[in-house]
Amino acid sequence: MATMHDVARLARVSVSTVSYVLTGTRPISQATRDKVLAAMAELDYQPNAMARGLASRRSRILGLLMPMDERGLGATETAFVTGAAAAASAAGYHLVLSPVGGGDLDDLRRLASQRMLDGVVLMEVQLADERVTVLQEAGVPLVLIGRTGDTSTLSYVDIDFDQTVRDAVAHLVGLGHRRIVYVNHSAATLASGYGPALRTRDAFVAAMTGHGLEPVMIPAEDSAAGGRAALAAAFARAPELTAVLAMNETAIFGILGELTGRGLSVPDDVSVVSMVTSTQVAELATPALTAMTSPGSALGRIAIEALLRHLDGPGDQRHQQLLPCALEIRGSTAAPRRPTLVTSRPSSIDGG
Amino acid sequence: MATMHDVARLARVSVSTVSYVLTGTRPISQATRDKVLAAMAELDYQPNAMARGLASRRSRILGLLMPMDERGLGATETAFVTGAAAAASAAGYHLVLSPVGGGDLDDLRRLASQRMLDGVVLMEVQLADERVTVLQEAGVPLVLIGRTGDTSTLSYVDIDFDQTVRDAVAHLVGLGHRRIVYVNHSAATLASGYGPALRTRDAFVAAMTGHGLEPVMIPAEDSAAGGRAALAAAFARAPELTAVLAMNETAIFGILGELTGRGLSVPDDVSVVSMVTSTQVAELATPALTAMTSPGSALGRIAIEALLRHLDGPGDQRHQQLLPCALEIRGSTAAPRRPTLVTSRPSSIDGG
DNA sequence: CCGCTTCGTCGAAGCGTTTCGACGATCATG
DNA sequence: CATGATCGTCGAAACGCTTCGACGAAGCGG
Repeated sequence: MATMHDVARLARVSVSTVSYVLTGTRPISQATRDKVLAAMAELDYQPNAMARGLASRRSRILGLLMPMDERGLGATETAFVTGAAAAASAAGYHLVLSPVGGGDLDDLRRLASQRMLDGVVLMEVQLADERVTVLQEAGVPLVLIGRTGDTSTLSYVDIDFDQTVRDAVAHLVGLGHRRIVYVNHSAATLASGYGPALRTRDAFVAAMTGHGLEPVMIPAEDSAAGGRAALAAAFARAPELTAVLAMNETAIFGILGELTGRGLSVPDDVSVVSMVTSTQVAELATPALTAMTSPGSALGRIAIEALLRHLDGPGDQRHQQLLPCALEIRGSTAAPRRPTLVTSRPSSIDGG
Repeated sequence: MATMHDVARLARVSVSTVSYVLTGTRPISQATRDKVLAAMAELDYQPNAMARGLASRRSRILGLLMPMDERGLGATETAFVTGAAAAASAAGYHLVLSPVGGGDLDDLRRLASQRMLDGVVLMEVQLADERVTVLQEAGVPLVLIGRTGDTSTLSYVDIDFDQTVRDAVAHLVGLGHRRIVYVNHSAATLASGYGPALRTRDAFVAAMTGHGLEPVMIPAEDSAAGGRAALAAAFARAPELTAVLAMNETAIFGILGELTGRGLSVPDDVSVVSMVTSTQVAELATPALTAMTSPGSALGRIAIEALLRHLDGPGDQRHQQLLPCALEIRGSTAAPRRPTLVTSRPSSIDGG
């Protein structure tokens, strides 16, 4: 493995000159630069990442911290990761994914204090997230995907849940639906302060109320069985429902199964819209799902770009940005068979 | 950020003594050790990863190289990653996931030559995989998940496809099925030398032949539409089929949809077994799928442990191991409604 | 033609560890 | 009691790079 010394000797220049050629920190004449580059090529020189990191106090490694729980990465998260990796690579940085779970806060502290990461992007942020505190205390530049409760001081990129829900509801209302049920994540997830679940809940209430409609909401466990149970509960609460809006990507397959089981057809009897979903998953179902497609790879790219700006620029800038999901209409939504003409008279249904 | 010097000064010992306490390379008296540990605790000392890496020529970072294509990580891959991360963490190593695609071979070469990774685990290996060559040339210790065509010189962990297919077929045959169709990955995937597709194909032929049955095989694109098309093709080729064995986790939802669309019930009219699947995905379907569950997290753990042995021990050892998937019986398999009693008379169906 | 920048290059001092050789002190051995 | 081992510790030399100060050469205005 050739070192900078070898390159310098072969090119008959000093080590520092080789370094300047590599980093561009100081001007180097074209003639010298050519000699050095030729020597590098001849020796197949690759700078040693550790030495470079030690001397420059910059590892050129960015961390993407994602809790890897049982349910795996969906296509959405994957798009996010690839978008981030591409952006990092374009800037000459490596992106490493660290599967730090919720439990290993000490692990995280250690990782952060070891000066191995120039900065991190934190995924799946909770409204109150200790990981954020740990990283801030360690002085690691930080960009969030998602938001904590208090967003004032941090940089983040997130999905514009408010806009997304509004668009989804508008699509259904535009088709003539009036009795729309929102299937969210589980009650436990809501209670744990999972931002997307809470924000979509509020957005759904706002959107429905804005149309003069009653917001009916049902929580569902993250499983097909949970989806089936949720649909049963939905019919119990709102027997006349004609449309389901589902946030829970896992439960949605149970919802579809249960609809079929009840002899109801999608979209003729009930329309279904899937929220924050990838194209791939939407097309797995039969019929393919009308869905709000999440801007996965754009989110990843933007997060990394913001992080890089943190590293270079002066400290105090923040980047806060929301991106909506795009409505992609497929086969699971249509006008209701018997449009409810009642628009504003509240029924016995109560919001939940 | 406290350094080793600070710790040494506070504990009134030399830096090297601090280092020996940390690494255990040389014996240190209990009294000195206590002084040093106290000083570390007081200063909240964390060793600098870069400096340590430079001096010891060991980064204590292992790479998990996974091509991240459009279709995302399934629960299987995720289990794999978490198993690997846990094993690495237990040994005091960091595990970084590098989403190196197929295209960026130069990227890989750079990554390997930068001496940032002590060793790597390579996922999604093709029968002929250039990445293996690149890594070997760079002299990076290597363990594969999956196998190349020539396995003689490498360490690997892989699923025992032969055993898995045999078990799946035995389950169906035991229920009384005779006309079993195998839905594999796409023809293009087969042609590209994707090991699991090729190995399961051969194993299916062997298993069916062993039972005196005709092996019927259909390729399917990795999509729900691909699954539907494959099922149509299967019925065209084998009208009397009573069971489907599917390797293609994405296509299987299309298969189920198409069966329902044809008015056939699962498992009464047709039994379905999903190969190399996670419990989570198997339970998404209605009815829940009888599946061969992949030993994801065990694979990850074993791969990392083998890699660590490579790093410590003398170079020449190999670790080659196959793990079968476990049969988990759920609602998608049952005895055929009209068991075919013909056992060995070849029909017009041709394998392939 | 002189002093002043600016340009291009060099040497050397780090960066924070590990690791090697050395060296008292302690201890069993003959 | 002299003689090696063994144990515990130290100082210093790497590890391969970046970066700072310095300095000769070249270019410029006056």
